[in-house]
Amino acid sequence: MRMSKLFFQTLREVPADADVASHRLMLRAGLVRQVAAGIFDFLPLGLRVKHKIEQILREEMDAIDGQEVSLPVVQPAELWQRTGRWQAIGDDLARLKDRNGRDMVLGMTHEEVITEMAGGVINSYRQLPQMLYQIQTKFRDEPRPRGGLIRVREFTMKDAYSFHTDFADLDAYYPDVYQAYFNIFRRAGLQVIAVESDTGMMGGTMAHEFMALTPIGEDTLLLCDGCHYAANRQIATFVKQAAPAEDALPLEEVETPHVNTIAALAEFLGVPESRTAKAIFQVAEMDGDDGKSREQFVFVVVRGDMELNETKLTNAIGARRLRPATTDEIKAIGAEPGYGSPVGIDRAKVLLVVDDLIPQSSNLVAGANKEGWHYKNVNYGRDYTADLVLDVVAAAEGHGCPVCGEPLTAVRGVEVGNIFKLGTKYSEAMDAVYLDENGESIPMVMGCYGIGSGRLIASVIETSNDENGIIWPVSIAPYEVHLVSLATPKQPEIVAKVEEVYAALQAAGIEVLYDDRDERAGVKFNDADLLGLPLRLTMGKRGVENGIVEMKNRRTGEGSELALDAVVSGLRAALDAERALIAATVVPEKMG
RNA sequence: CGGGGAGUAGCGCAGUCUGGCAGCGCACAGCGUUUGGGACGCUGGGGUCGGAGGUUCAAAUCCUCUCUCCCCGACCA
Repeated sequence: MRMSKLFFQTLREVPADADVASHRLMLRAGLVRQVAAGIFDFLPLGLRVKHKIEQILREEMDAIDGQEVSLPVVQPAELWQRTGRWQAIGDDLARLKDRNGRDMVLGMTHEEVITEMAGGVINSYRQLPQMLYQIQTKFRDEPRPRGGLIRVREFTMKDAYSFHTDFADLDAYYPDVYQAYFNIFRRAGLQVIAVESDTGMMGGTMAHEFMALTPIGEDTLLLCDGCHYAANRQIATFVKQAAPAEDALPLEEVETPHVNTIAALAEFLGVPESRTAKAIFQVAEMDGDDGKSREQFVFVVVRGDMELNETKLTNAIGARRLRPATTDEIKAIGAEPGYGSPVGIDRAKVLLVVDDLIPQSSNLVAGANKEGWHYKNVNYGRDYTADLVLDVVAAAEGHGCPVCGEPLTAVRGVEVGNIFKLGTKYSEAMDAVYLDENGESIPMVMGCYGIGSGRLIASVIETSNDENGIIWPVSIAPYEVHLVSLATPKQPEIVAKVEEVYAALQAAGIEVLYDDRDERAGVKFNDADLLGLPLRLTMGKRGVENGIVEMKNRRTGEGSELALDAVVSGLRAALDAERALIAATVVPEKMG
């Protein structure tokens, strides 16, 4: 491709709206443009990268017996009503009406429509298992898109769905997908780790997320160096250190004026935060009897030095979602913000959930539900009992690994892929059944597997760039080679030589971006660094007269010289070396 | 949804407080000189100052309403 004809523009100055590196670089390099919050154009260079990633996705999905299909973006609401997600999902699901007033949705994921399709096509156990995938537009009306292509509203996703006769077959297949995902990210030049994750609204029994580690990541991960335990903070567990048991002392009211935080309380009374109990007030949206939702006040007690993990709480009580309670709501159940405790509240109005560390902790300091007062020596069992006692607190850096006990490390990551064992949630709802050997009707067992291609691109750039621009892995670079001509219009014989090389590279099947623009050398070199193609060839009067083409590796910065009559072979060798490097990053990953 | 910030040419910004011809740099076009790491000179094109309403002789500037975008949080299949 000749840059003089390319539809693109590089920007010297950074658009003010972008403060994430990948976003800035994608805008500056002319890969994408933003149309609205979380909605982007892809320009030719950006689209080439996207296509290359999607080709990798296809190859790896095909390698595990996937078959590509295409499902609609606009879907009838009726499908979503059958699984209950029409009600269960909030404003993230974009809804519209067709001309007849029928409710429709923009597909944010495709479980409903593919399960309906699979149910229609698959009748017999002889047709199972099946792995179907598509590379399709999704629309999720996210409350806050951010970070360029990191979190967007409209995006392209490779979503795959497998259908099995039973759980054993899914369990046997799931590691294949797990491995395929590592292959995909390796081929795209992205280092990832897999962590256990929450199944969330998808339902299901097991899930993994594939995380690119970067400080701009939105998820917090807890990793153990000792044993390779790795989990999203949303579900991470840890070894809880119970305080030594003590004899229960008498409940005692103490005056604590203007002490309405745990830190202030601990300091005021001279006790460690671990000897206090923290009250958290939430309102949960729960499934009601009539298919409508109802609100439930949830009173949570955790030890003062712990944080509530809202995902764990949501899952524990089966809530659709949680929100913090308002001051009025807190007072209505007989509690006092800042001085809350489960002692003396109106138990009929609340669901009382207590972290499992609390019953093991004696003589805690807790609120007295009275402004300016706390109780000392609050003991679970004697002073109050809960509706639920279970793990609802968040793991944090330094906590003990639940597997081996070593301290956990917290890091940030971007979720670039996820895999779920869905089970029969959707097949039952959509009546996607098959007949087994005995002629019995059985719901198919499903798995689902997603990778967002745009977020993958952004993650690669995020982890592979320098102060001059992007550094593309050769596998997904928009072009393999940047041919920079320094010949001026007054040097027609040099121009002719460059054109010859350009033609030879094209004839050799090498993807070459040819900077034939009438620009100064500095402009061309800077644009080449910004665009970040793996190899740069420079041809100018100086080299050509000596029969030399200069080659520079974008990744290493190393320069070398190729003989003018052996450019193609020299370049091929260099490209092969880059490809070999990516292949060599294979880290055999075992699921578990 | 809560908190903070910002909308003036394709991009980066000044001008707004204190109302008085809509500016600067980059980019773009023409001509000339240049030509191996973001050249120089001259000339030129490009604006509903986010939108609507109001105040005023006069509004980018003051007032009211509104839309959009960014960041933090909440949320996130």
